[in-house]
Amino acid sequence: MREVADLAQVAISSVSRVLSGHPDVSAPMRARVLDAVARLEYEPDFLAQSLRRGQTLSVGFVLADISNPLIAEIVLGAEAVLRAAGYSLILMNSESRAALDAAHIRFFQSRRVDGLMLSLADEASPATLEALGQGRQPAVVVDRELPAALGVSAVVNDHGAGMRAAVSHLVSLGHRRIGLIGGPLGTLPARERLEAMKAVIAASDGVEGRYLSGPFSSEHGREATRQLLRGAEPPTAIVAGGNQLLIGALEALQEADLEVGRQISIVTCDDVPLSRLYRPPIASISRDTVGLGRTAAELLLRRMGDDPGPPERVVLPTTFVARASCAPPPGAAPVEHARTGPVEGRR
Amino acid sequence: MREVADLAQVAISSVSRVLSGHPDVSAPMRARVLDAVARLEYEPDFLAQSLRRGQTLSVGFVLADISNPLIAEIVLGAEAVLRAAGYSLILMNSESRAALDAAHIRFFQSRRVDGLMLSLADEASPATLEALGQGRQPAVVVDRELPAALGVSAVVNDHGAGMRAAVSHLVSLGHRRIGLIGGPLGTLPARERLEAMKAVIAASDGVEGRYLSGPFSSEHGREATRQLLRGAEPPTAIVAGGNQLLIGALEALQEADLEVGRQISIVTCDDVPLSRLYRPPIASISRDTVGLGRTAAELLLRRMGDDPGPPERVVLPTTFVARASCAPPPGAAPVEHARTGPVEGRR
DNA sequence: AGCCTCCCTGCAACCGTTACCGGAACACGC
DNA sequence: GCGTGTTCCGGTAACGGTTGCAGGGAGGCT
Repeated sequence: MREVADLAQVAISSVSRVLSGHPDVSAPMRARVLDAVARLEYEPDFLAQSLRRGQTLSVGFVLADISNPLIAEIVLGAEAVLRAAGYSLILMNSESRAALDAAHIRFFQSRRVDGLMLSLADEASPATLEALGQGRQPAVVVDRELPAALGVSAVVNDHGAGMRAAVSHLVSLGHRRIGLIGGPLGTLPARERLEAMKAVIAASDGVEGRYLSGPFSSEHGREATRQLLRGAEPPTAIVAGGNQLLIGALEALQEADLEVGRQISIVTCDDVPLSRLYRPPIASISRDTVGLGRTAAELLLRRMGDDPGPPERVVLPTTFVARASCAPPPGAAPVEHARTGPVEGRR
Repeated sequence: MREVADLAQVAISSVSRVLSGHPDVSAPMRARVLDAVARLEYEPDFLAQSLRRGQTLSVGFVLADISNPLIAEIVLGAEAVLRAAGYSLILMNSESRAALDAAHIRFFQSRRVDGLMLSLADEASPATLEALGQGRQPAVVVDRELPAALGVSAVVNDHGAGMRAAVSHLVSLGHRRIGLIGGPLGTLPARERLEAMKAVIAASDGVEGRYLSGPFSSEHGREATRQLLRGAEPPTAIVAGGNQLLIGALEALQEADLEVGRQISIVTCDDVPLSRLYRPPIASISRDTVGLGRTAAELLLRRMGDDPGPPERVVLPTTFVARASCAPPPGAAPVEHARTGPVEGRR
């Protein structure tokens, strides 16, 4: 910067004023400075700027699992909104490990990001909660729930609604034994889905539910499916509570040589290419993930602004899309009224 | 920090010495300082440390497309190696837009990351090349190729080998018209695959190739497939050069009601859950993506160390996995010797 | 012509740390 | 008693910028 000032024959402070758009700058000086900047290919050091200004114009996003295609869409939505507001989005992956959640949060805090977006591996981890409690930055959780005392905004989906529709659909097709392969109970979606399924089943006479919670991994999906199939009276329909779980479940079903949509019905949470393209296509509880990311970014922007309002909580809808992976159980009489709408992919 | 010094009755510089493990520190002073630190819950400001030390202990990774599951595995491998060496990995997504590549590189540079990992959208973008030329940080490209003058290390896969094996397999099955839905020619894998396929086809009598390059998007996959199918003599086998392209290709095939593995054969580059789980399973040219990320991180570490050697270039293998999506074309006599190994998923 | 006002400029302090230099205190050998 | 190391600590100057404030020149008004 001093070199620029020397070349342009002005004071260092004038260079700063030109570059940061200060009003008290004459046109000829601006021209001289900009010329020198261009000539020396000078670029200001963001680190030093941030240190001085106490602002980094960046937002940190802690992702539980970067390999989840849904997260990618959330990031896309958030990034678009933040970029439009002049912020950069920085990602860190915690591999579904709560310890890394906390470490990454601390990392971002000491790097002075202006805001945090969180898709946590575990909502109840003490290390995570403490890190959040210490930080001064506004934060927003995506599809998670934190104690209100932390003052964190939240965007969540109404997973209960989608799950109720899905299970009702299965029940009305005639299924009497339904299995749920759920995610970790330290995450809101897994809890809501479990509760919603239990509620529908409790309200349906003669229907029995089997619940296996575990990590959002294909291994858990595979093992849980094997376990469900191993019993004397295996379920005739399975709900996979996430797309990694679906992968494992399909592996186990193929291994057991069960024909989806005939011998066994399956529903997945979160629509991905695999569920749409599978033969038969897999019914799913879907949601607008890009919108989820967008909304999260908007909530965060509102809290990072000059006049930060109170933390907000926004609930976005989920919808159940019936597809040919759901059919009446083997041996059941066809139940025509079960179709609540057009069913994709049936031949 | 001054508060800590005041409380502990020592000089600020002594606090710094205690916290950064400097040897010139007596036991009683260390104790007093650490006590004060704990009492005030003081945490050093990484920003200021970085500014002063000229080192951030972080590595920036510019991703062309975060929604690609392969990238997720590359990140996983790289992150593990870097974390073990004390570095943090920061991600930025460029949505396959070259302009964002360059912007993100500049962002990381001004944030003074100690190293850069790049999975670029376009190798030839002038803005990107210029940004890289200006920066002083060591960099490594993943599965891309840059002018040697930039002094950037590289890890690449031998895409040609996998493609040659795949096309040879198709030819020996009896296919005489083969289509390639390729990625952007501004990326090394797309170029190598295209060249390898052309080479095999040129060496095979009576075999004709059709090549459609475009972005790594499902839209291009779908449109290109439709275009291939529209002709008077459509190809009997299609190679999709990437997993987003595969998604689009499958959509188009389903739309055209073509049965994969009977009416049309298909091969994909880059094995993903969809290709393994699809019915029939889809033959693929696969590679060790976690190892790719790991190797990239190791190359970068070597260049970030105290004694940085010259830029290196490492080539990792690819393998072709035949699966039931590849079969002799309709009407061809079965060619038994075509099977080069066990074929997965054939019923 | 004198005075006020308006702009622009440059000095210096500051953001939170660390590196370097010098000095105090003490031990040791002669 | 004195020179010579050691060990440990304090002060100060950076790192690369931003910004409040005072000062000075030019122009407008009476």
